[in-house]
Amino acid sequence: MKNRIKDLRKSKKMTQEELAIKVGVSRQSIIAIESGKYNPSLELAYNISKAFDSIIEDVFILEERGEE
Amino acid sequence: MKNRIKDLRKSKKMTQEELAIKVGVSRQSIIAIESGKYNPSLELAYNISKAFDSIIEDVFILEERGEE
DNA sequence: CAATAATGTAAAGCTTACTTGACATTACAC
DNA sequence: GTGTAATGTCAAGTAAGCTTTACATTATTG
Repeated sequence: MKNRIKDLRKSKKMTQEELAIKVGVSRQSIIAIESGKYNPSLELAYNISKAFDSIIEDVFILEERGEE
Repeated sequence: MKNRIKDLRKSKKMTQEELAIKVGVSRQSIIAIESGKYNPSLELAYNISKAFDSIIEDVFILEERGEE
């Protein structure tokens, strides 16, 4: 899952560790999410977006699941 | 985590099973999320909100983590 | 260049989201 | 009242998010 975390983080001059502490997870989790390696929980996604004063849909690039 | 899924689902006359199939998870998962038993993944939260033609923030009631 | 901060990577373990299956209860149609 | 659809609950297992530790690489700063 793609996202704009890295850019947003840099534009706020925030390190991975600072963001991790701010949203209450480990730095590893930030790295994994930044690199699209996994699908964060809703709560974490929300906290991250709030760390950037944004809404989730603005930080994460989500694609709708096809209907069946 | 609180949410409006049950109400939205009823207003769309959708069963738990229909919603589960539509968003690609088991009915158990829908039950657990509806009852706030756990924190869904961002992707699932997104698919659920799209099933109701809404955005995440409109379906799930999220609370920001306190700063430290 | 040297020192230190920031980022990247990898592995092992824990926790919890999510599945599957089975059955019990409630609601609604016939 | 009987049959069937929808919901609720419980339990055991799998998958994946997340943690912790450790170290290597790439900035950045003096």
